[in-house]
Amino acid sequence: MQEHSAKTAFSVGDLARASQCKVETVRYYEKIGLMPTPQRTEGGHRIYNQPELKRLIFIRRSRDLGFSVSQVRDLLRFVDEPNHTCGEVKTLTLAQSEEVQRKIDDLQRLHKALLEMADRCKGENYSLEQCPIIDALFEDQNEQ
Amino acid sequence: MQEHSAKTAFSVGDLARASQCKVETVRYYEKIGLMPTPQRTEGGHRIYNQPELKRLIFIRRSRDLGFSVSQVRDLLRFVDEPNHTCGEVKTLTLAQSEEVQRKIDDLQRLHKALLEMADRCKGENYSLEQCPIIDALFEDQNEQ
DNA sequence: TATAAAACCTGTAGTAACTACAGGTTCAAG
DNA sequence: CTTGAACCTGTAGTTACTACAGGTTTTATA
Repeated sequence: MQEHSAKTAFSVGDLARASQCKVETVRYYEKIGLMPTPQRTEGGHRIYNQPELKRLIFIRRSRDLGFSVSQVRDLLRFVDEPNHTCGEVKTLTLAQSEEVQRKIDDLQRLHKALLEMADRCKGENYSLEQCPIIDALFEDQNEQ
Repeated sequence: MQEHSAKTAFSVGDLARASQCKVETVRYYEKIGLMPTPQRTEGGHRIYNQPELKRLIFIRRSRDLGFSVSQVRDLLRFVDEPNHTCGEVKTLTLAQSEEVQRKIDDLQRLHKALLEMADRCKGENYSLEQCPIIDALFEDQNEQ
């Protein structure tokens, strides 16, 4: 099968497993141009190598982090086009990082709100009439 | 609920304005059963009252907090059906907050990587194999 | 080596959660 | 009583997948 050295050829299924997504998703990314068109076996099956595996994992994690596909495309441009000038890369990277920071701030506010609400909850023995989460969400915006 | 002579009849546009969403979204929520089928004017326009306004605001806030429509459905079931406890709602909220925390952690790692990369950007070109962004997101995959 | 089953192929259609029309009707201000 | 904003239904588009259908290739096992 394979020798003792690290595996270097992967099927589309291998990539899907490693990146926790569906095989169809890998093909979809190829269709929309996030993943490169891979080599094929004689029979037409896709073959990938380590760089494509890394790339897919990067895409998946970026998506999980709330980047849209077009934002992932922008991030990948850093990788795909190394002929940017240094200042260009730096500017784009810093802009991206600001957006990331905004996201972190938003999520932290959200997290705080969720925990605060949960904390005010009395627990299993109390009826919904006294549930602060429901109350907080039902509160009229103008009465505050 | 309000003892003052508050407005009691609302149009779909009023609801949309009050809940910061589109008119189409209100109708959509009706179609998928999150909002009740409202009364109508002679001419067929939707009329709502205070409870429906509150319900819509509840739905929108829950969505903004990252609950999916089906999770909102669950929350509303707690409200619509008696015999549920505060603890059930708390459980749902805590699960939600954990997911948010996980996203925050990931974003902070990415943020660090982006800043690092910007910082190291002094003329080097990063190939796919040694890109710190790629690496930051590739690492820790199997470390739980 | 034969064969069964798993994995792959292309292509299309469905999903979630809206959002945007098109083409027509009703309501309310002046 | 007019006019234009707001409403109506219904369909189609959007994003980012996900699920088939119907067929071919690869691989594990007898």
